[in-house]
Amino acid sequence: MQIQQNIKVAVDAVVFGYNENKLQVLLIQQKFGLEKDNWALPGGFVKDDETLDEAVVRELKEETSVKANYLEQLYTFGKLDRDKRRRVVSIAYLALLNTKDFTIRADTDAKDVQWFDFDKIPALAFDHKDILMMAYKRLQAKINYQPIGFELLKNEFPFSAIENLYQTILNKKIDRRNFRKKLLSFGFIEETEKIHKPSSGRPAKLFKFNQKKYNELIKTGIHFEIKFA
Amino acid sequence: MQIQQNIKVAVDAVVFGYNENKLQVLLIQQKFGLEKDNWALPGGFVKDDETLDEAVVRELKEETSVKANYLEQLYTFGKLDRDKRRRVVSIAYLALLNTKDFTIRADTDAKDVQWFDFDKIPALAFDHKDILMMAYKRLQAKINYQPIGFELLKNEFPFSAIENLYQTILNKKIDRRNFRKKLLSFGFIEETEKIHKPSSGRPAKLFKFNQKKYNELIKTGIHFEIKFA
DNA sequence: TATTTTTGCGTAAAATTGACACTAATGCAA
DNA sequence: TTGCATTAGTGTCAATTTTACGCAAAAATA
Repeated sequence: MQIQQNIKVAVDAVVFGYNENKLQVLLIQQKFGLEKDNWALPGGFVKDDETLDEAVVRELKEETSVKANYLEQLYTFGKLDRDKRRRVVSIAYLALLNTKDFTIRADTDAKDVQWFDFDKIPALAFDHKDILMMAYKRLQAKINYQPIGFELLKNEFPFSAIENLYQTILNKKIDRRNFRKKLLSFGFIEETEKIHKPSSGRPAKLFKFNQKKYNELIKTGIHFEIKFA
Repeated sequence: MQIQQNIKVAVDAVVFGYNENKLQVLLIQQKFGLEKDNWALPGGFVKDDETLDEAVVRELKEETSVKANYLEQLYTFGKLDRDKRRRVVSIAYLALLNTKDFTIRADTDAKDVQWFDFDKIPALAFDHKDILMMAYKRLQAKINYQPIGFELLKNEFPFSAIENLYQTILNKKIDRRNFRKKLLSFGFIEETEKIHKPSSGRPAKLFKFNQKKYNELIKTGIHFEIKFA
């Protein structure tokens, strides 16, 4: 049986980074083609012999040379005129990584790659603004009940870093004492020996997220909810 | 630019119903073809000129003659060998409806259509079992913070109905008094004048979910969380 | 050594959750 | 008609969780 269908399948990724208390997004700029000069989410067509997950990982590597710390499927966009040249259904992903871990570089297709502060995103190609906003909402919702915020930080971090991260992403003030108490009470964040010297003020212990501990806790059916007034 | 890609795009729907205190799933059976005699989720290929949402609605109508009360995109499945005949990427949907609202009927393709109790699902074609389980988990998770359970009930229902529904879906006992207190406290469920006579026992007031009220409450930023010990 | 900056900690009031048992209304059978 | 079985409807108190809030400690710098 032959199926008449002329739809192409693509993947796109909203890659969030975090740098100097700013949430950032990784974008690429087409130097040629129909969408020349337009910034867009990294992504591309899925190959016949790769899964969707593999496709995003590949595209991210090829286009931006980064490797996500965390990657989850977000939503599939399928409006008819998303792409004016042809019908494209795109599976969008949400990716998190620590900005400092990578030197981004434009790939051979002469694309430009750049981090943008989330509050200074330029006009985007296609329906990528919609995708971005959905990813942001998912991120906001998800850090409240899953410890994915750590994927945006270095392996070891002062407590104030995770605290600022939550405030930045949720865009609201959080009581430092209550936040710390609650987060530590879960038991998946551990103190290290190391200390961090801030540019001024009292030195801080470094903490790290213990993934194994977290997995164990999850298995026991414990349910986290990191919400703050 | 010509893209070399040979991937077909399909949609599949996990349709949940609720009948006599049982969660049910709507399945179809291919009478012919490679998957002959196998039960499967309703679904099919997306047409070039319809969106994904439109495709599911159409397929549901064509294959099972039902119209979902609630429909949300679930996840997109893209493993290489999901379908042995060709590469198919399938966008799965979660649908809810009140079983009694419809007389299901097999369509012209001579498919058989049937409701199955969720705990008596037969072997399913393709990776449909995975899809089903993911839908179930989503449903379980979602009724805790969004009032989608009502989509499975008749417009007006005795309180015990919603109570049983939660117990069935979450698969645990819930304290009747606390449940009622909390759910009513949200303010989006209203009493009607009508009463319902159970086969035995004291008659019950009928309640209804007030969607408008809910929307208003949501706008004011109120956040519900219907979790129970 | 005084000032600034950031870290680190405890307590009490308020709100929410969880546990728990009896009365009310109806149908049916004795 | 009475009593039995069945389901609906309701309130209180203890325990837990959440929220609000302020001050001392460690370092750098002036």
